[in-house]
Amino acid sequence: MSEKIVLIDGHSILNRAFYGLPDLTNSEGLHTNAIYGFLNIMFKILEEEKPEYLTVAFDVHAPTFRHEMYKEYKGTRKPMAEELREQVPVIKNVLKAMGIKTVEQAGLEADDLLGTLSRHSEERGMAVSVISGDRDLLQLATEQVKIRIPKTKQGRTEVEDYYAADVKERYQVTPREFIDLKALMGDTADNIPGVPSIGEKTATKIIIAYHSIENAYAHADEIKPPRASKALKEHWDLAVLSKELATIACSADVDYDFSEAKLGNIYTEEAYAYFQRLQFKNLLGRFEVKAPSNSVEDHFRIITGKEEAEEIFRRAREAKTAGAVIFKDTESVLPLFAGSADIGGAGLCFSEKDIYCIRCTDGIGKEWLLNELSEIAGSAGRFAVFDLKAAMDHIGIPDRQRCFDVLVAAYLLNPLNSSYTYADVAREQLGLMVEEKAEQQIKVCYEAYTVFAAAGKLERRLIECGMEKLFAEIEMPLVFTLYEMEQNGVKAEAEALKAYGEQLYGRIVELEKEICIDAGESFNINSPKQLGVILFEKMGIKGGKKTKTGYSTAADVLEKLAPDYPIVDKILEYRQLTKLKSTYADGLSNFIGADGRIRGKFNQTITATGRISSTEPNLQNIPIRMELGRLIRKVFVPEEGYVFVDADYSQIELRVLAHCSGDEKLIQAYKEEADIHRITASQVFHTPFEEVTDLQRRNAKAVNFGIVYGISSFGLSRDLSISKKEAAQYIEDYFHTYPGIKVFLDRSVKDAKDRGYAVTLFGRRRPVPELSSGNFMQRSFGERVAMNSPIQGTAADIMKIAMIGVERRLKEEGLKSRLVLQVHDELLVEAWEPEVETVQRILKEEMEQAAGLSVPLEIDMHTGTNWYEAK
DNA sequence: TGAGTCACG
DNA sequence: ACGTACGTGACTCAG
Repeated sequence: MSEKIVLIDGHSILNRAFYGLPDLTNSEGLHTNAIYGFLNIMFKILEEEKPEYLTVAFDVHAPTFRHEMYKEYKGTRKPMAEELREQVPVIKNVLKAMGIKTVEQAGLEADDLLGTLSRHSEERGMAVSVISGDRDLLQLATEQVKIRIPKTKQGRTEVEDYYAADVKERYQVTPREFIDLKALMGDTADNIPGVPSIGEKTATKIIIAYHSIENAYAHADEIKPPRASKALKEHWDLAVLSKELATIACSADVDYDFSEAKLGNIYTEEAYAYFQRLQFKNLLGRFEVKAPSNSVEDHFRIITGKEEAEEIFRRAREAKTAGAVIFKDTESVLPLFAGSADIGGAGLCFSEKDIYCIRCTDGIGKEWLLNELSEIAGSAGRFAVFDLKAAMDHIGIPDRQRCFDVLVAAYLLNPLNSSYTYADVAREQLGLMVEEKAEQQIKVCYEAYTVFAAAGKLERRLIECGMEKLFAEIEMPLVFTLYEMEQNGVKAEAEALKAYGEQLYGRIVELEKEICIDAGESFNINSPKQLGVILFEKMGIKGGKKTKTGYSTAADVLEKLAPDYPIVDKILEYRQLTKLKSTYADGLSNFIGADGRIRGKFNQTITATGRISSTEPNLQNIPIRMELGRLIRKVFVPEEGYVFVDADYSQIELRVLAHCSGDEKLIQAYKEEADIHRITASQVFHTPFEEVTDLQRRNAKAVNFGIVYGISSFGLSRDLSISKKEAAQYIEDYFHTYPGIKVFLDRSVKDAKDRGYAVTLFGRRRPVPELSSGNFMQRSFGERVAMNSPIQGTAADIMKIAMIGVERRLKEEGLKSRLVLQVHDELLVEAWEPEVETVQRILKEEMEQAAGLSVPLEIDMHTGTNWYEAK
């Protein structure tokens, strides 16, 4: 069998990866999506082809797309996106580190290098695969040269292969004729002009008949559609230029040594370091991990005997730090009973040499094991664990002072990750790679060791970043508060919810009928695609179209049409009702437990800004703005003998802004008056306080919101339905009134740019890699984030402090009342009736005293027999 | 699985 | 000229 060479069109594949993947950056702020995509495509190809030789070709000048000279001639050449440009030298270095040959040569485009190398390779009797996203390369296809075009379809990469015969089948012309085909039909993507008014079909016919443009020109008078005949004669110069542009050189003078392209082991240490730095977690698994001489694995031990386990736990109780993990019993089929029935054992590590996987056996019962673990949690110097809140379901509530949650620490150090795993922590903190296929016991030992060893490292990093207080005094105590809140749950009346759902359903059916009658056919109103076609095509409604997939049918678009079309109003109502039914009436019902309570999760390691998130179900987005939806809150009720006490901060984010900016006027405003939006209106519009109109107040309120979100005139103009110019004027007036705000927001952006992250009053960080983007939109986004994160994040910090305080006070004062929900600036307490006044006092004190700002923190508080009343 | 939509702060 | 407000999660459709 002949030897095989793979030739890759470097820029083309990078380009394809860049536009096909979402923006990725590593922690240095370097953009990495094109590199990542390139490597994935390359690995896929290498695995399929297993070639002996590999070479990647680049253009010399980074921003070169094909046919630069034509683009320059037309003056339409666009510079390469900065985020892509910066990745080009990096991929070259990565390839170099992998020992992969790259070629680039002044005066030659990558295409010409590929063309020439593929001919040379073919002449040496090799099988050739050329990888490119560019169809122009199809002219290189022969019986030995295969052109491979990767396509990203829904995340999966599929490759289209073309030998000469495949080109002929697909385009009805030979690879050589393909050049002439392009010359006639042109290619806007490649900036080949082609001959005006000759499209793909005509061009194909002509080339099938005459095989080349020269021959076609010679027989121009015979060419069938007279239009094409005329065009060819008139624009012959364009055809010639196009052919020249479309032709790839195959016998250029290229300096190339095949021996350098011989493929060796690409998984080198240098490459590993690069992949690590680029944070390509998925790709690191490809490297064979060299076991260090003093491998931690040497100290892994599997424990199945009770006596041995007892001795280990005895020693663990005396250790300075112990790390523990609990693992599920994957051997057993689905557990018959929920709860702890699926515990298979535990991992335990309390020194570099004491790393154990303790399995549940006849001797080691689940109860005993979990009990031993909870003892450690109460006695060890430090108890390290990954996801303490989840672990507490099994081991109970450990000594708060001693706990170190590795998950929470990892989140604080980089809140942007979409998930946090043992493997991530092991790799990032300890440089350990765990094989995915490792046996369960080995993995368990690694996890226990990771938790043990990473705790110290993470703690040091937290100190370096000035987040040790945030961690120890806010985040760790909050784990317990959130655990309590999750355990408490909130009572919801299933019957009432069902009745509400049925009531909605009646109206939904009515609307459905009417809408289909109006539309003249029955269709799925829930499908934006079908709805768009009905409204904008069948009914011919004139409305802007948006989105990649079709017409936008979003509420704000439809609302503009509503006055003219009764169907639109019905659709909006239908949307509203089905939303209420599916998400809330039906959705919440599924979460009501046997005791009538919903126990959702409150997540501490999700948001970029430090807020808590709520899932399964989301209890932070229960309707309130519209009355019909707001009624759902009536099904949330306190237990017999209890009432709800609801307290929410009044404009906490604006108050945080007032404090952080130190703007005298805004601080003064908060010290004097309650209605901040009216004051703002009065000052910005130079109107006496009493004479501020509703419109002025509304505008001022929108500006206040805008400031918090990272103001832009466009956003404000859309929100207020005014011109961009007017919005800009509002903003200018606002900044003129509160000059401290402007200074603060500018400083927030500058600081974030200098440091690479935004930071809250309590030291919480949020990286903002977008700030260094060359893309205007991305960078602008980064600037808004840099303005918003410190404000939203500080408000979140304050609320967390308040929650911890409230929970502590409830416990300290021996109350039965309990915290049940947090909705960002609001706390809901289920208060035992005799304790209501105490609870109110606690809420007021803890929330208002949570932070000592230069403006007072105020709350609004209500009581009620359901959430609707209490809010 | 991603896009579109919409519920909340 | 570029085209957007900040932060979330759930449900539905369609490929």
